[in-house]
Amino acid sequence: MSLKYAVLGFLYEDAHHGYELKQRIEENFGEACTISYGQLYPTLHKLADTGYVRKKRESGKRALDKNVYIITEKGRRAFREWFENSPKKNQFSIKDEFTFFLLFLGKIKPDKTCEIIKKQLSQVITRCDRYREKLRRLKKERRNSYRVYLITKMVYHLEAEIKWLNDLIASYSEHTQR
Amino acid sequence: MSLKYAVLGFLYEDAHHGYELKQRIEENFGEACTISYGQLYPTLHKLADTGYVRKKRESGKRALDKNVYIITEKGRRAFREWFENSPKKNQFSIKDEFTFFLLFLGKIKPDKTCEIIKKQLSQVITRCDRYREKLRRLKKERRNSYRVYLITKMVYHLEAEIKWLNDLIASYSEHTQR
DNA sequence: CAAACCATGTAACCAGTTACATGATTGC
DNA sequence: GCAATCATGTAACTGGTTACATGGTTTG
Repeated sequence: MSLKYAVLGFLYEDAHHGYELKQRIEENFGEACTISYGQLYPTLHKLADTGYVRKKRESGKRALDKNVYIITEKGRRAFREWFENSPKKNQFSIKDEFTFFLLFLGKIKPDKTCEIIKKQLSQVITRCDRYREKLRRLKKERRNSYRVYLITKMVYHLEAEIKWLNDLIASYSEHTQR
Repeated sequence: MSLKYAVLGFLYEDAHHGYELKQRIEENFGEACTISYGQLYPTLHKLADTGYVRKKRESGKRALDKNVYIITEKGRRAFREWFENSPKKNQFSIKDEFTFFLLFLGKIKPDKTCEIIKKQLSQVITRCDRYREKLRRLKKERRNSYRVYLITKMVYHLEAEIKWLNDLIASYSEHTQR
C-alpha cells in the first residue's frame, strides 16, 4: 500500500500526530488494512529525515510528549508527483493461502477435497453476510462514502469468491461421480 | 504465499533443482505469482540449513553445477503439518493502488474523478477479456485443471471489479449532476 | 484503584523485489 | 558466432508484522 503516501496524503490538508494518523488511516481504509505502530513510527521518522515532514513537539494536557507532524513543501511536491504519475494498478491478488493449498489438496487428499471446499465456502458466505450488514448500517448513516465504496468492493469480491467455490464443488462432484 | 511450502510441496513427490522448481511453480501459479531467483535460492539454502531438504550436486551434460534438492523426512513432516493445520484463509486484498488513490482523488480533483475511473475501467475490461481468451484456450487443451481454476477465479474477480467501477461511475455522475 | 485509552518507540523477523554477476550449452 | 536458454547465486533494498518496552491520562 505504501504507507508513506497514505501519511503524506493525510498530512496534506492538516497536521497530525502519529497516534491520530493511525486512527485516520484506519477510519478510511479499515477494511483494507490495519497498520502497526512498528511500521507507522519508523515511516514518520524516515519522512522527517528526508525532509518531507517537519516534527514539532507539542505539550498538551494529555500525554506529554506528542509529536505533531507537518508536511513541508518538498513533501507536498512528492505527494503530488505520486498522485499525478504513479501507475495506479488494480492488482488484487488471487494468491491467498487457500488457493495455494488447493493445488496440493487435489494431489494429496482427492477424497476430502470436496468436503474442505464446502467448509471454506460456508466461511466466505458468513464473511460476506457480515459485510453486507455493515454496508446496510453505513448507508443508513449517510457518511464517509469512501468506506461505503470500499465495503461494496469487498462484498462484490466475496460474491466472486462464492461463485468460484461453487464452481469448484460442482467440478469436483462431477469428477468423483465417474 | 510462503514460497517455503510451495517448494516443499513440489519436492514432496520428486526431487528438483532450483531452476526447474521456478518453472514448476510458475507453470501452476503463473497467474498468481512470479518468483525470483533472488527469493528462490536463499529459500532453498535455508531449507537445507534447517534440514528440510538435502542438496545433491549433479554433473549432468548441461550446465555443470546443478544442485538437486531432495526432501527429507523432517521436510515431509513440516509440509504435512502445514498442510493439515494451517489456517487456509481466503484473504484476497482490496487494497490495490487504485483504490488507495481514489480516496485522495475525491478530495483533490473531484472534477476529474469520473474521467479517471472510466480510464481505469477500460483497462480492467481489457485485462478481463485477455484472461477469458486464455481460459478458452486452456479449456480446449484439457490439461492442468488447476490453472483453469486459477484463471476462472481471476476472471470472476475482474468481473467484480468491473461491476464496482461501474457503480462508482454511476454514483459520481449522480453527484455532479446536482 | 483498575481498566481503558492515549501516546511513542525499538528490535528482530519475514517475505519479497531488483539489480548485479557469472558462466555453460544449445540451436540457428 | 551469436542469441536464447539453462543454471546458480549475492547484495541492497522495500514493505510489513510481532513482540516487547514505557509511561501518562481519563473514567467508572
